[in-house]
Amino acid sequence: MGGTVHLTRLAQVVPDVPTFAVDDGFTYEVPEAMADVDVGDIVRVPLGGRRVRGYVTSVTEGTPERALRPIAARSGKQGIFDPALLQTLRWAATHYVAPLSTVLSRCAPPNLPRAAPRNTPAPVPEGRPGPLTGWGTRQVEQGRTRPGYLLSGTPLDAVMSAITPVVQRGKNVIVTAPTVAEASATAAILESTYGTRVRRATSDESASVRTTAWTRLSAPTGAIVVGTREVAFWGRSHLGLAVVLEEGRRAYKSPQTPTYHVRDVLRRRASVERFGLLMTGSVPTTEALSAGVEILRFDRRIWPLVEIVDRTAEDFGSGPIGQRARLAIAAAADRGSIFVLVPRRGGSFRCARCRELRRCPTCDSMLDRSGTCARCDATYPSCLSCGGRRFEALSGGISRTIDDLDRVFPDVVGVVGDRLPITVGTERDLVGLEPVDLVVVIDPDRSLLAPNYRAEEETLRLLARAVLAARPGRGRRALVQTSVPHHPAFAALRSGDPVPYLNGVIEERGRGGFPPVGELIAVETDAGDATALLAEATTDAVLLGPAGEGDRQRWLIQGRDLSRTRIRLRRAVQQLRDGGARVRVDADPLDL
DNA sequence: AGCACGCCGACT
DNA sequence: GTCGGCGTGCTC
Repeated sequence: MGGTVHLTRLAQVVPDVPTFAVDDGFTYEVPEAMADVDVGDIVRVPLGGRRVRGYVTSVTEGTPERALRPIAARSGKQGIFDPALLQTLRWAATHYVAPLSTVLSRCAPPNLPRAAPRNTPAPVPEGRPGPLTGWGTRQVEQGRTRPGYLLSGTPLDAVMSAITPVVQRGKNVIVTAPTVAEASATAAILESTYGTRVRRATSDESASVRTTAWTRLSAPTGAIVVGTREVAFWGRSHLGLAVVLEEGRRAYKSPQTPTYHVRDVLRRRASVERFGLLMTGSVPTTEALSAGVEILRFDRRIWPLVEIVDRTAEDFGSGPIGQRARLAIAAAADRGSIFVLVPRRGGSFRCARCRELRRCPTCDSMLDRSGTCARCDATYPSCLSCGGRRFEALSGGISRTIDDLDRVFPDVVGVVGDRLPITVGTERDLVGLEPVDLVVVIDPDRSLLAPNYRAEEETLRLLARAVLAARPGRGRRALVQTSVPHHPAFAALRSGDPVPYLNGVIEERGRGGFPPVGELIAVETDAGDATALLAEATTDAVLLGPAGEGDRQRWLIQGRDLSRTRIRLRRAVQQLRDGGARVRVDADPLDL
């Protein structure tokens, strides 16, 4: 004030260029006319002779030691993150080994943010209390406890009972679904209860509609935004609840940098920003379970009864559809609809002479048609038990299965969408499938015994989804054929409760040092030789690889705690990229 | 010596 | 991401 010391407003700005080199941002002077610039604002700043978008990460007052360039302009009517959200964004940049700017840009709506809404929508109808009314009230009144996990097949009624107390108190809600189709279907159901409070943010909506949805979240108006994984970074400051529908689905992991997982971003945010987190699903991921969740369940069984058919007890040569399944289909075919689930990536084989399954003697994985093990890279052309050289496929693809069924049930078999009584499809056909009277799973064994550390839990999840595709009520049925009926996953499937089984899986993972007990990072690059650089970055961890995939090479970093490695990896990755290489870092990869 | 090209790293 | 500086190497 005295006139001798001149304080200037200074803003730290991270330019929106996707490189680690600008992670710390640069200091710019805030012009007098822009005195209200704040953390989270989108600005335009001079950088290297041009103007680029930038994000304000802090604002201070001080006396700069040298002349600073001024911020050129402010963009949009409000900021896109606040200090609490920024804390999670910095965590994500480190955890996913991504430039901070690419993480910050996830918070922005597709168009520039508009001014926050001032009007509050019509009051929420009271509605009758549901199973999660108390839970939801606790989240919004006491500010969050542990994340809740609603163990259930089709849980929207219960989810709404958690949403209602939150929006009644003016707090906002984000609801994420794995796919656009499921988000749209969810939005339609929510709209029938909550009307215009519900906003769609899926990619099939225009940028303007999505920006409106984003803007709705920027004031405490009790808005509900439904979308896919990109909304995980939305809604700074006024969230009361985030909902992750079907938490176990792989679509929640971003394939691009940052390779974030919706569950992990929201878990972190919920704890820092103090809002409720509700996940749903019939088979939780081991990651969610081991992170500590409050299990919310209202039925002893999560999915209906399943008949497990032991294929080894059925006659040889019966083809992909065994006698038991054929009888069940025949019984259901004249009065109802049937869905037959075939493996997406190949089925299992058995010896035509002794009926022994073709499995790798080293790792127990299923061998492919030619007898090759995908993990061990070894080939066993003849049966390991009797030396036989003829083998029977226990499943075929969609067309082969349709042909097989058509011989027994002429003119009623087709693919999903054919409006025929019997339809055949893979995992991808389960999204949006009309409920059916009978579900038959042909051959889940190769998937169950696949050489991937997540194979068991993902197969159980898929089986549960398939079983839940059967229409509720009388006659609701599911039948699963398997050659390994004593596998514990089938005991879990029979019991209708995945939790004790999954706790066993978590213990098993710990013995191998795999997630969720240990941590994994995959690095893919076309650089000539990255081994030395990666080895230098890998501390307190094991570097495995490289495994060649064409001109790409892939490394795996495995360790109990990779936090130090993540920080060192940033420099290594930057060096590789500076050298002209393409580098993809996948933190917590789902596939090895 | 003078000019073209490509790589590297700085950018407030 | 983009630009410019600098080093290499080619040509006059």
